Amino acid sequence: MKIATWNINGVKARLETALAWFAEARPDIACLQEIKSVDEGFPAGAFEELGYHVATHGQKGFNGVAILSRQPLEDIRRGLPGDDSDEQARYIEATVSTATGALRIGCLYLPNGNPLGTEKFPYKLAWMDRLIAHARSQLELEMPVLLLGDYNVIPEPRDARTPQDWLGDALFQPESRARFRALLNLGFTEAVRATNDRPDTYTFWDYQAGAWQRNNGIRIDHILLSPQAADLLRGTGIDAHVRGWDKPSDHVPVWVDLAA
DNA sequence: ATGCCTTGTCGCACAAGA
Repeated sequence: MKIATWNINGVKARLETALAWFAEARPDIACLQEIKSVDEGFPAGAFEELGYHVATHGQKGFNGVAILSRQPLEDIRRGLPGDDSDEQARYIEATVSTATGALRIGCLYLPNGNPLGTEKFPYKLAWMDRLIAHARSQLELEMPVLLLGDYNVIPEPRDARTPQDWLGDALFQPESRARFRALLNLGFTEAVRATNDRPDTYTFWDYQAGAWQRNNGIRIDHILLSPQAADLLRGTGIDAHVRGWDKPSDHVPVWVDLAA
């Protein structure tokens, strides 16, 4: 089955584009980030007409995440554990049952962290520490667990067309990259790099300065698989062509094909 | 060196993104 992640940068502004991609890609499960909508404002009906169940965790104006699934969503958790005072809507998790067993799906929108020198960067690092702790607890389920989303981390220099331009950016700081590695070191497999060693593999191109036309991209949208999920890995894809559509998000869909 | 776009907001400019 096909499980995707996509930062759509506003579900209402992107609805036509999103529906076109759903019709083309037909994912079994899709994790959306930056819906920029409260729960009541999410156009669930448009996706339900395509056969999806919808669970959202939104807030007004910014952030917001959603999981869409052809199979029902069970045991829905909203918010990342570890800080009850955190009011930013950046995490939602649910279980999806398949013919071969259940999958636990975590959909995340990791804080950007810019600019350095403000409270935003330590918030990002603290959020990553909470994600590491939660990921560790999810491994104890000993079931296929997927953590998909916009990680806002460039893992390695080869994940940017011009890595030197990102040296002063929160996405490429040693502290951000170390925490991403710590996640992997828990035992998660990064699905795209496990299946794709090609250069110029990106998931985001800035709206500004002709970044798409010049292929000045970065790879910041990732899919992490628990050992039980990695054992089901058949392949991955990045629907980069969607960046060339009218009214595109600055991110493109990334997906994994599991034998589930 | 900065902004270059884009979205959403109790708009008529600004914050936030990456």
